[in-house]
Amino acid sequence: MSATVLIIDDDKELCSLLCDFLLLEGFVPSAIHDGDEAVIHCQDHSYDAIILDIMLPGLGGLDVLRQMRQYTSTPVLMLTARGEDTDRILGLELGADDYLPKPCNPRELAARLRAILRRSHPAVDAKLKHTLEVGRTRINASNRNASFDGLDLQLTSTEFNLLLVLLNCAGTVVSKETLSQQALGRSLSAYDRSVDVHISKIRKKLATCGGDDLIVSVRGSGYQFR
Amino acid sequence: MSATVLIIDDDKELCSLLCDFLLLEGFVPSAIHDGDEAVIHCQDHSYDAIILDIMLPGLGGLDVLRQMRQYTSTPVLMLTARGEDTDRILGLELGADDYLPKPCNPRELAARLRAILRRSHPAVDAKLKHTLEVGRTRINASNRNASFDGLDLQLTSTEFNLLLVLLNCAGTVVSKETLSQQALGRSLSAYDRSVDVHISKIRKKLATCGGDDLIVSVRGSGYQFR
DNA sequence: TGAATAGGTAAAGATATGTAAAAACAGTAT
DNA sequence: ATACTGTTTTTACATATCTTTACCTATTCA
Repeated sequence: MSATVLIIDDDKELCSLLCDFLLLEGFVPSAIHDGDEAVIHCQDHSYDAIILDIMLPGLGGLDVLRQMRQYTSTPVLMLTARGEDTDRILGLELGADDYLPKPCNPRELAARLRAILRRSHPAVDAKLKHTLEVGRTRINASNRNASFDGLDLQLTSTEFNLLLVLLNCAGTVVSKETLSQQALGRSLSAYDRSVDVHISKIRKKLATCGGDDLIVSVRGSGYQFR
Repeated sequence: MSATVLIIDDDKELCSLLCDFLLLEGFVPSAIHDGDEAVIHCQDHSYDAIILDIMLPGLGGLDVLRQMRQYTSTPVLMLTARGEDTDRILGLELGADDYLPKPCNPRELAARLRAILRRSHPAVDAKLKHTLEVGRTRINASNRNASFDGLDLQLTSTEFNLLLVLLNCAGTVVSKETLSQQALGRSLSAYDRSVDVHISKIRKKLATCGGDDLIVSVRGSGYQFR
């Protein structure tokens, strides 16, 4: 098997050595020495795996990863400075598939590359179809549609977010603080009635579709779906 | 980018011919002529698809398939003797993705290979064709064409870039900042409405081809293709 | 009972998005 | 150079959405 691998590292000599070695190991390597260029390049070139140095001039390795994760799920192996646990954790959260402290044994690099390639194949079909149904209310997180009895509720963005949180916790009371955090993206401040107003709007829209009394308010605690 | 294919067949001459042909068709083929060897080999080598002859000396094709299905879900196309329905059914039950009577037309083999790749591994199939398809919207990165229901959308360059980013992230919200970075090549500044205007244009063009409400705006966050 | 507090909701104010049209820009032909 | 053409950006205003305000009712508690 010949898997294509892109190396993103500003150290040209290292890239050259690594390319030679990976070629011997059966990979098809190429290299880019600049972060911005790599991000652009990857938009219309596809690789089986990417080796990414965390220390890059200009756009850093983590930024490159973040941007690339916007449009591709190609497995990424990150090269970090030894012992930089923060970077490692951040990288893994941003979607890196493995990391390796630098300088590293090329043989180990090849082995880990093979490992993430093996893993990534089944990982591809991890495409979640996120649709949630509670009673006669249905909500689809991927197309951001909500309906009652099959009738589109025509919720606005924030209303949708709120209903999503409520449905995810259907049956339990959700605090206004949580609702504000999850749906509005900010924490609740004094005299902030936004959540209440939106809940009111959602209730009205549910009612016009025949869904009455689905959202219950629990005085002093928050709101509860059904 | 090409899809790797492993051929497992004891007929070396056939393998050689098939390899040549598949190479021309854009695949990266390799061959193994022995069942046991194939099972071991596949434990630490990954392929995008496998072509498996049901008639193998020693460990037969169905046994090879059974053993391989213990640790991989790589799509398998089986070559059977003409009319052996029993083998066909057994093969499909064991997890084969398609079957083809032998001797077979290599062109048909390539077509069926592409079909099972499309079915079982959309990402690999897209790599083969350099095209991305989401619902009825299709975009081709190499000739920079975008179409809906086969109708050319006649997008301008920037519109194409935007749609490409959105399709690559289909199902998730993409921030205007990202869209500006990826599609316009600059970071978003205050009061910059370019992205919005382009999105508006794309929506209009999609609508004239019958594609309504495909790009949804998420207030305060960005846009999402569904 | 009456004051204090929480929630309901209409309406006003603030902010974000939709989009037509003008202006700026780039490429090509005259 | 100048005019022409298609594209992108900016501008301006319309519309949609969200937040705040204000006033109302309901509940809690002294």
